[in-house]
Amino acid sequence: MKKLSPALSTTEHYIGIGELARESGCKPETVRYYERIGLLPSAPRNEGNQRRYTASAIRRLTFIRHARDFGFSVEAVRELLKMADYPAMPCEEVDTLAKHHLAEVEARIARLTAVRDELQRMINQCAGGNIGQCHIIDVLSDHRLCEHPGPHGGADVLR
Amino acid sequence: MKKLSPALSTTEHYIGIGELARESGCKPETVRYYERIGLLPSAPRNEGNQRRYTASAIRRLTFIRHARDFGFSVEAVRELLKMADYPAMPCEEVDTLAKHHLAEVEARIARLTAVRDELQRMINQCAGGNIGQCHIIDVLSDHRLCEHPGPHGGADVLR
DNA sequence: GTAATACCTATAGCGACTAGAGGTTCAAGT
DNA sequence: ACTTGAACCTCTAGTCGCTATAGGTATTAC
Repeated sequence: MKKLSPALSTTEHYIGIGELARESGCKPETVRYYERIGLLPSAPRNEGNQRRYTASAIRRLTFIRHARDFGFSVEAVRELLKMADYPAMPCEEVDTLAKHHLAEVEARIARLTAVRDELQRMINQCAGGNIGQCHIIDVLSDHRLCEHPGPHGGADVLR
Repeated sequence: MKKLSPALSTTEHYIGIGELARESGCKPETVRYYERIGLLPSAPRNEGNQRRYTASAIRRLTFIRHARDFGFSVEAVRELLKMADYPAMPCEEVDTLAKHHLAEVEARIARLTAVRDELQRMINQCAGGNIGQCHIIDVLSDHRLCEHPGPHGGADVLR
């Protein structure tokens, strides 16, 4: 029988950080990072100072990963976690947060779509000669050759 | 008449970093940053150690900003600049680079669209009671409530 | 001459991790 | 009981593309 530090009960089933990571679809480094920034509570340790987790940690981390997968920022996830902890509160704020995020996603799709169209246009018009005649380089050199007048999406349209 | 250091000709028209930035749609800090990482050549200085630029710098910086606006990475822009410097070379590589970028933009649009649909679905199904009954929290808690089986787009779907 | 503005360098910070160094603990096999 | 190898620990630095300070110097307008 494994010896447990006083904080750990002998009846519950504990797993290590590796298994937690596997269960919830991320890496051990990320789990430690989430603990460091306070998204996850600091885990109890065994006698050898290793983190031990229960099913509730799996649930919390899965929630975090899923919300991140939806593109919610870490700060938004922090809010969502707080809200999820109070099931009796009205879900208005959750709704607002989700709608705000949806609007951001839609705006990004719009910008990316404009960029895509312009890219397609300039690729299609490249006849395939040398760089001096290349329409792609032309368009990049001169914004007036673009369909749309304003900036295309800001430099941060990707990444 | 302004005194010029030996490297600066007296016949050409020079501008400072602020005007260059304004002309090309970015900030002086960004210009210095581009010089530091080698996207822009190190500019000649006047007697007071301030950078002086000519029209060619405006063109180069405008190219950079425009390509960045299209979402090309700094490394891709570096390649594009190299290519633009050799107008006699075939434009095949330019084409490849642009097509590769287009594919990335399209992939990102696809991921964002999937995220958007799922967000809309979960927002529509929220009846507006308390958090305990909130469909948004439910979906985030349990991936099985999603239409699509895989991850939605990775955590980096935005930003 | 003076005051406001523009410029200089160097360094640190953002978000959300990821990777590495250098060490400790655990679990399995002999 | 011993050894090996995997998993774990902390701490620090790196990624990308800027942006923002701090603390100084130069230029320009009045």
